[in-house]
Amino acid sequence: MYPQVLKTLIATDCIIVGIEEGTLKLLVIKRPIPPLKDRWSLIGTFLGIEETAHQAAHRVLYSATGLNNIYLDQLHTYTRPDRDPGGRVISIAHFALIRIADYHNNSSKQVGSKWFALNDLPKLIFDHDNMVNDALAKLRERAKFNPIAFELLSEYFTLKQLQNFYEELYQQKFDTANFRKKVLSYSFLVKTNKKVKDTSKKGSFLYRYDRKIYEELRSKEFKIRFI
Amino acid sequence: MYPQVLKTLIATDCIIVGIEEGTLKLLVIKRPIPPLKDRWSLIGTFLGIEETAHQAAHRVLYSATGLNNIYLDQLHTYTRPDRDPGGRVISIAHFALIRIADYHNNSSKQVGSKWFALNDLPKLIFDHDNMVNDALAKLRERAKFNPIAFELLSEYFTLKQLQNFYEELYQQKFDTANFRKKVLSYSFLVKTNKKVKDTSKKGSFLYRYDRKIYEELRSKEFKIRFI
DNA sequence: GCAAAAGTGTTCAGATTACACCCATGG
DNA sequence: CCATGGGTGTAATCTGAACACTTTTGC
Repeated sequence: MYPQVLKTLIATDCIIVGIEEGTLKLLVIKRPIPPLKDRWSLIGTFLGIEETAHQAAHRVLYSATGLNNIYLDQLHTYTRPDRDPGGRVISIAHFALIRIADYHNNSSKQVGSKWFALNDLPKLIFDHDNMVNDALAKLRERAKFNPIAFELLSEYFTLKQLQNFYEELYQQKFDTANFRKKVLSYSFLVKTNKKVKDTSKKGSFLYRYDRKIYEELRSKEFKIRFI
Repeated sequence: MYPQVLKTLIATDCIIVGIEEGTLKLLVIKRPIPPLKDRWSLIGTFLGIEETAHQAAHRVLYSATGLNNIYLDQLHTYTRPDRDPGGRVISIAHFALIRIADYHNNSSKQVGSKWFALNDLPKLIFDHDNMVNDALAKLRERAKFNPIAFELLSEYFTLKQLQNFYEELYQQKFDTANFRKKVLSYSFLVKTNKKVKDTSKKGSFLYRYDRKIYEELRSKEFKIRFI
């Protein structure tokens, strides 16, 4: 139907973020195909014929981690003609948030992939370093107003772990008293009667995030800020 | 280099927004090519061989409006396999902010294009209605923290015009006293000694936006909210 | 002088900040 | 019994919303 103008390959690359022991980490892979085979790379794939970019990203996430139902959002599309020395390929980058514990518990994950702390990342191929920076910037924006912390933390977490996530993401300390008051002022953090004692003698209570309560609040047009 | 997987056409479509007489408007065009020739459509083009999406969007904006140096930002990439009945085409949507007065003053604009008020838009082809909705949502988000109002208003404007922009974008009224206090609390709105008398007998002072001052403020990590 | 838009001041409630303080417990 | 991290209370300050008010000018 259309005149024969440029046709290109479409890729999707995923910036996969998780938090472990208070440190933000990124899942990358030793690139399995040329060019630049065996160099560190984001995990990606080419778009299939009957597939949206979102579906392709979910497909590659499943093959990399064995997990479904992952938080996934389109980030930006990278189109520089020389970005991939293997040919003209544009890449629709997505970012994904993962509970690393779930990842470790899952057997069907891909070999050759590895979690790196953000401040210890190897050089990535192509423009993947840019993608990571853009993803982190977007994550910082989004985390101020959206409950994405709970996509990374495990189901039950302490308030200190929650605070650690924000401190790690924004690279700054927050006052504990004020932080607790703020997040507890909303009702969607539900205190359980379980205590965990791995960081103190007193032990600290576990909380869980109640999505229903959050969404009800949100629908009432409340301004909900996390930080 | 890569195996022969799917190659597709890449398009870019522009959501071109302006404000005129207190009303937000969108620039659309009677589609010049089949399929759906002569139906209302966003203005777009196919990506050239040695071109980024950003460059292609600027190219199509120039041909549509005769203007360069337009505020342009990537919005989202639309990839549904059936989105274009003419073939598999993915579209990298951008949104652009225009001073409509500049547009009218310019002779080299494309014929067949037309400004519609947002609440009077005709049905657009393909998924272009979705694109418009997504663009407006993003604009609303962005306008809270970024000085994009000044990309739409002319160089000199009254505070009432500025307020009108926000009232139009968010479809709600703001208290004039509080609005003025807020925007004037930052120093980047510079009062001139010119008055304009087309809406009142008293007349109202014109202000201009000083980008340098804004950027200096911003670099000092101030939290700058517009609304 | 008066209507009408431009522009200012005052008040009060709620949020934010800084910081001092209490609590529980394993060693 | 005390060091340590968990958890709470409070006063000072800042911000935002509401609304009453003054100013200027053409008719």
